[in-house]
Order: sequence, then C-alpha cells, then structure tokens
Amino acid sequence: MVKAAVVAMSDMQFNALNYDDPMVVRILDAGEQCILRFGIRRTSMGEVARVGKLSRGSIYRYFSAKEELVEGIIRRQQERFLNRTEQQLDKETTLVDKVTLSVLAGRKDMQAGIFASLAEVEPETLAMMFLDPKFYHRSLSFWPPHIRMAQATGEINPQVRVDFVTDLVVRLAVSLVMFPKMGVELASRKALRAYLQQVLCAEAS
Amino acid sequence: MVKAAVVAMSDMQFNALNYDDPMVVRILDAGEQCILRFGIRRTSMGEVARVGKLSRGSIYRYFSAKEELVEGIIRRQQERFLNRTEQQLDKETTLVDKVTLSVLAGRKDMQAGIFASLAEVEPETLAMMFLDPKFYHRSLSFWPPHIRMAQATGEINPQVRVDFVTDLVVRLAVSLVMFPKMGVELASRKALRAYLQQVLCAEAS
DNA sequence: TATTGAACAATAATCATTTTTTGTACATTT
DNA sequence: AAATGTACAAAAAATGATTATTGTTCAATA
Repeated sequence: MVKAAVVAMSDMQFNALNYDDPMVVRILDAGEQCILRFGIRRTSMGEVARVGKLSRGSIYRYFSAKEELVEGIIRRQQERFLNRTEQQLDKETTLVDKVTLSVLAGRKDMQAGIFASLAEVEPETLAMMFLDPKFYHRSLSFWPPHIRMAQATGEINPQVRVDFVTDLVVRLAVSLVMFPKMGVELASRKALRAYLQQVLCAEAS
Repeated sequence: MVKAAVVAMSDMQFNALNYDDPMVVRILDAGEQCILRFGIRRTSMGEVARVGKLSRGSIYRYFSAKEELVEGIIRRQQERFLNRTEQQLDKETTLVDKVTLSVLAGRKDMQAGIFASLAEVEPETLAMMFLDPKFYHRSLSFWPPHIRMAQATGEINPQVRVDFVTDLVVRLAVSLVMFPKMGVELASRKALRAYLQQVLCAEAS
C-alpha cells in the first residue's frame, strides 16, 4: 500500500505538480541537477532538456516558462523537506522538541543541496527568495495539529488562538534557521531546546 | 542641557561615528542624498563629493572606502530610527504596546527613505543586507530594560531569562516588519497588538 | 495523442573594448 | 592641521557588437 505524500488543502491553491507523471519528474530532476551544478542563471532550458534526455518543447508543455520550472523545483524541494520532517516529528512528544527538530532539520537542509549551491553561486537570488512571503506559505499547514495537541496536554496555553501560535512558530522557526545567533547563541541542539522551552511555554523548564 | 544620543556599550565595538563633526555629517548627508536618488551601485565617491561640496580626498579621510561610507549611512539611519523609537517608547506602559509601536514604526521607516528607494532600485542589495545578522545587532541593546520592567509588573513571566526574551522580541519584531502577514494578517495596529498580547504574554487578553 | 525537432523573432547573456571609478600619495591651499 | 586638488595604477562599470536563450508555432514522428 503506497502512502501518498501529504499535501494540505491550503497548499493546493493552483498549479499543483503531478509527481506521478514520469515526464514531470524527469524534467524536475534534470532541472535540479542543472541548478545544483551551475545555479539558476546559468542553466538554460536547452541544458535541462539535454540532461533530462527530452525535447525543449516537452518542457514547455509542462512548464510555461523557466521561472515556473524553477518554482516547481523549489516547491518540490520544500515539499520533500516538509514531508520528511513531518514523519520524524511523530517521534517527538512535545511541541518544543518538534520545533527544535524542525529548526535543526531546516538548517541541515540549507547546508546541502540546492540552497547551499545557490548560496555560493547566486546569494542575491537566494536572498530574494527568502524575503518572499510565498516562500513560507507551505510551512503553515504543517503546525496546527501539533499545536492543538500541545494545548491538549497543557504544554502550551490552550487559551491562545491556534492560528496565532502557528504564525509564531513559523516566524520563529524561519528566524532560527536563518540566524542561529541573534541575541543568544542558539546553534546547538541543547541551547535551542532550552530557548524554545522558555519562550514557547513560559513556565518551568 | 543637551541629551546625548543613546549608544549602548555593546554597539561601540569599533568604528563609532562622530556625529558632532560637521564634516562627517556633510559626508553622510551627501551620501544619503546620492543613495536616495541613484542607489548604492550608481553613486560614486566623486558624486558624493560634488553633492557635499567637498573634495574626494576629504571623504577618504573619514571613510576609508565606499563600503564603509555606505555602512556609515545605514548605521546612522538605524541609530536615528532606534533613538526616535526609544523616545516614543517611554509613552507606552506595557511591553506589548512597546513592541507593537516598534513594529509599526519599523514598517513606516521602510516605506520611505533609503530602504524604500533601495527596494526599488537594488532589491537584491537590500535583501542581502536584511539577511546579514550584523544588521540586527544594534536593535538588541534596546530591549532588556523594557523587558525587566514588564517582568517586574508581571506582564510577562519573570522566570524567563531576559536575554531569551530579548532575542525573541527582536526576532519577532524583525519578522513582523518584514512580513505583515505570515499565517495571520497582522497589518493593522489592532491585529498586531492582539497577536503580540497573546503570543508574548500567553495569559488573558 | 504525446513527444519531437526545427524555424523564428524577441529578449538576454557574453565578451572584448573603452571609459569611469577607486583608493593612494603628495604637493598646494586655507 | 585640515581640506583641497591633481596624478596615478588597479579595479570596476558602461558600451556595443556578437552569440545564446527564450518562448511560440507547427509539421513530422513515435
């Protein structure tokens, strides 16, 4: 029995990619290879076609422009990360541990693969991505169930609105992935957990 | 009696600018004008000299390189913002109101002046600035006294470490200035206040 | 019917060349 | 003393001709 990847309704918006279509996968894989090697600016549709062993025309059949292809590659990368992380999350019991894990996973993800390569080759492009609110939209559907659970167990205040806590957690997680140190050094797992414990729960350690 | 601008020890590091020196002010003013008009890339030291009606040699006397001049202009902009905001802050009684005010002030500051013009002319440069941790360093010395006060009045949990809350407030404020909406629409003063109330205090509205 | 490949104008990247700017030095002026 | 202005080599940016890429169309192919 094949378990389908988790895709929340709020992510469906428009333009959902069909990862079951082998042509889509071939294009995305080829594009990812190219971006990894040369960055976005220096990869052409022709190069993607060559690497994927298909025609340029076919690529344009699925992605109406280079920009859309790049968006698709990034989107898949993110969805993979979220699915992977979501699976690991079930092993953790507390919200604090879940956020800690997510931040550490996020940092790890940034140090390898597309983002790491872009950080070297085209840092400005990456910076622009990170400042686009759309970039974080997909992370939002992730948290509400975990937050309700934490409210049920009394780990966090059940009177606070779930959408507020969701927003807070995403903002914090993003910030912590980007900046391991802002005021306090939060690079290590231990420090990060202690910080989140105090900051999210605001009662006892 | 002239009250000196507030410059915390942690901001002194090295390279503090002397705003009492009229030559420094003239250079910074001229540089600011140029960046406002043309952006960073398209302003030359010669142009700054012409606008400021001084010699290129004099500029290099005070700023060893263009990069340093730009840094000085940004630094002054930030310090002005922090001083202005800090003054207004004393009128507010609660931490929630202080953070609300700071975020709104921060957004306002971004919509005019250097940052707004850079956002149009050189968005990548601005994006790179925003992702540099140093950019936020100056905001940190700002908060501890206000946080201690809020702990004393019982507004926030006095058991949580002051440096942790400081870190949290800066991360949150930065995020809220950058992204008025992440999960929840927090563009309006009212929504922002309600959000911060719940998220920072975690007890009663 | 999906994919291919070739043709095509419009747009964008590349590259060698020219021009400007940078950062330093120093003699001159205020 | 501080500010100016000129000169200078090295670095960076503007320029313009050339090449490559984009996105579209469509007939041929599998």
